[in-house]
Amino acid sequence: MDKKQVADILSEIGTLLEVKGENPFKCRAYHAGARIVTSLTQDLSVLVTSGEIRNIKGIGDALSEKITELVTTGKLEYYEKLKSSVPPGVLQMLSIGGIGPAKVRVLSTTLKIATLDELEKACKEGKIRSVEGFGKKTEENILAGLSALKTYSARHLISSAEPVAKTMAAFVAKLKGVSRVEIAGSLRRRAETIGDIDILAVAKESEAAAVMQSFTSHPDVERITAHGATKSSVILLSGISCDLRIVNELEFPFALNYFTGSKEHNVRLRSLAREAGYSLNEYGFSKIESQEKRGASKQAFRCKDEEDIYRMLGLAYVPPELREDCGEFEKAQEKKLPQLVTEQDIKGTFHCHTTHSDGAHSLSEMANAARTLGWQYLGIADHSISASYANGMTEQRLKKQQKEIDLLNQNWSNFRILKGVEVDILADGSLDFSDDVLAGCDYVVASVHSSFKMTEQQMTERIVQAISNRNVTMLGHLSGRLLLQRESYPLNQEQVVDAAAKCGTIIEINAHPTRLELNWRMCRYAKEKGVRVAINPDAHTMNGLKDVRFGVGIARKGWLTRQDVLNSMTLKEVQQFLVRRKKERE
DNA sequence: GCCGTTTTCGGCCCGACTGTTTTCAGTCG
Repeated sequence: MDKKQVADILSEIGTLLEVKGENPFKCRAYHAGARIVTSLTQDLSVLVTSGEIRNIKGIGDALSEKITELVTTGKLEYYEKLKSSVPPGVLQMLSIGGIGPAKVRVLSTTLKIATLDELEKACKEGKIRSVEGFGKKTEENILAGLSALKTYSARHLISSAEPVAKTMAAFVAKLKGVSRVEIAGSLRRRAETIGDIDILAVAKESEAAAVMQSFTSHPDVERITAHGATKSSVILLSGISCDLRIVNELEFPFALNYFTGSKEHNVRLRSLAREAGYSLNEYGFSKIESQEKRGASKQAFRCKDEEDIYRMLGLAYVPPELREDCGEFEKAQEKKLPQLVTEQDIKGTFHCHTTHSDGAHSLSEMANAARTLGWQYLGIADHSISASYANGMTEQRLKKQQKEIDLLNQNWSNFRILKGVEVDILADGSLDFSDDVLAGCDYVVASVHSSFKMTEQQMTERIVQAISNRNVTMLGHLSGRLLLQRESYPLNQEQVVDAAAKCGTIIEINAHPTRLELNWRMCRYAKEKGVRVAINPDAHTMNGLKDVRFGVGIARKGWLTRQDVLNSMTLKEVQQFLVRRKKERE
């Protein structure tokens, strides 16, 4: 059992104990244990075998025993017992916004509600409001939450779907007779959330049946929903559905294009083909008058890759991220698609947390990870004092951190840690650190972390007020909320971008996949207004640094080029830029 | 359940907000 699996179980134990009304500090100890296990840099099984696990801060006798049992036997009796005492539906209720462990406990004990369906029924019958501590409003909120849950539960964050997809694709690639495998669909388009995983493979016809058989009997498959000669669908243990389609070599480019989508892009592409006298489907081009059916031999002409398909229609190759029918066809016709920012263009980042606030890794660990990624700089922006839940720093602690950064920076000639901070934008638009302290930073990220339920106008004014502060360099993530299940806070994005243009503020694309606040439309508006963008992972861990790639995907949807993105500047350029910007505003 | 220059018990992060009830518990970040 690996770290992630162990951490997931510890965390679930914490949640189960919460629902059962256990001592909150005991619950927290399990959740903390899960975080600690996740952020371990050493091999968990080695720590267990040597007994070192017990010496890690936050892991005491009880947790080390449970971790040991999990790692050595793959099971935990305590967990199994605990889990069987709480119906699964009761845990699901926790995903409804505004419903926490205490409310769930009351509902399951007084009204004996054990499933989401029963909960919905009880709400509709007005039974919830009769329970002490509950009222009409709570009932309405639960119903709204249930409806949001239904909308979003069918979709998965790219961060959780991608590793699953890669595992399955790698498995298929190794099967006999398979010569080529690609992940298609919204995953290839790097959408923030995906509905299902689409895997496309080229296989010998004689081996296709065996490939399908192996695919549907993979150990991660929970249920088979379709099993055919060219297409099979399964539901994986992770709850994500996964399709495998097999085509031949000649069909592959067409199938890849078709299954990558988006639907809107495909419709437009097919209509362009039609104008040219061809019908386009997942198997190839065919002459309209003949209306040939499927079959490689019926292809009007061959295309060796997707580029050929676009070329046939007089278009430049459109990268998957841009396939939304949002202007890419016009640009592709004029051969004026922008040179988009790529992962390789990233020279560093600006919004990372460390153990100085709520990060999981130390300054030097983060810096080393950034160096391994080949970056020239790493911007550290730990939380300020108001973010007390995130161990926000006092002004004194920030100064101490800056001294530590100075010391570390002596180690390198071709790499720099930049001194930033993430200050809170308070409800009145003021910042929670003094101007003196902020002026001492290389740059300042300002973010909203509280009072989310303002009106759109109030929230917009609050943020505009904050970015007018001459010390603010960058506007941090524009929502502290999860992408799934929750609404972003109300905001007039155009007004904020307009204000940023006036103040010279950089807009952060928060690349952490659960906090995708700036959608690509806003990216695009920022570009129109000449507002510079920074792609930031909001990374709390070394692994999180890699999340910058999600931001790259979103940036590409916003048609951003290297020139628009702060992270693509070299260290020297960034330093000059930050100094120049400070002078301009003083 | 974990921790300890306040060390074997007592404290563990906290402020804002909401919905409830009318002073507070629960939720969230």
